[in-house]
Amino acid sequence: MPELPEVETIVRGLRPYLEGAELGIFRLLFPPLLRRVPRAALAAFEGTKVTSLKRRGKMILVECEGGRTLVFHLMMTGQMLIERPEVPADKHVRLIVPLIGRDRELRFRDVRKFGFLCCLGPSGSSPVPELEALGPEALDIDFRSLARLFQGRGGCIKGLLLDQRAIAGLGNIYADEVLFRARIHPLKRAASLGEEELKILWKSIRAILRLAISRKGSSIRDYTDPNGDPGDFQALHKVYGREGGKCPRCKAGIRRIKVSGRSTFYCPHCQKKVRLKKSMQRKFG
DNA sequence: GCCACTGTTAGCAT
DNA sequence: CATGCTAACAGTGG
Repeated sequence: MPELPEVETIVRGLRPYLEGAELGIFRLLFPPLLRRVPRAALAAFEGTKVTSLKRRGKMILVECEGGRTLVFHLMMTGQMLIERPEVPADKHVRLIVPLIGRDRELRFRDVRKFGFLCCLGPSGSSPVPELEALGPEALDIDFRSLARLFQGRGGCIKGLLLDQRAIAGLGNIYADEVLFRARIHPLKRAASLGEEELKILWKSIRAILRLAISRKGSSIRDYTDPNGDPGDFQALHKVYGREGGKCPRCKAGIRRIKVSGRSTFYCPHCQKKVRLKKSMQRKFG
């Protein structure tokens, strides 16, 4: 479900409720949600106030007094919800954290149970490998660093875009949308991209992610923000989920293939593995 | 009912 | 080391 634009939307939606709020007693309804730290570690957060909310890749960081941080990953179907305590929680709610004096509680809801929570101790003493392994933020990386990423890579470009250790934040939907905008075939070898293609790719990553954030993300299935509101960027998807539909640029039929085990949508006319020179494009394009 | 599919990623095999 | 496939889980739709 949530990629960078959705997680960014969630973090922005949570801030007014969480920042400055005191956390109550954690109700961990599905203990395996908590990874690598003992359940007792949560007690250190109870009675402390949230100082700030941040996003790193697709993870949500809830920083608290005392230098401790809660790290949430929503994986496929995780949701962060703000509800009044009297609203009944359904069976997919895995964690409830009361927000003292605000008549609200934070709920982590996750149908498929892939999501996780772990915590950073005071001054970040306990390392969170999932966090440390992340590459540069997709919206922060400068062009030269991106170009360097592609040097000497054996795999295809989509595989690289999905690799969070290389670049953090893109997932299946936005990788396809970025590649369509950049007119690059998803199976093209990463190392074979020229300087010009890399530049278009870099610009496309920024353009697509920024636009998606402004539309509050894509809601395909379950995704909603903390208030339960969906995003509407899905209406602007040019290729993702549009197999058999027409390319908005050239009217060719959009195709669907598997890349790194993921459904991948692209326009066979606009996105070629081998790029024709401009003069040849006029002839054959 | 059964099978295929789903927005993520860790872990394992190659 | 790098790259590729599968499992972890629950629900939905054909």
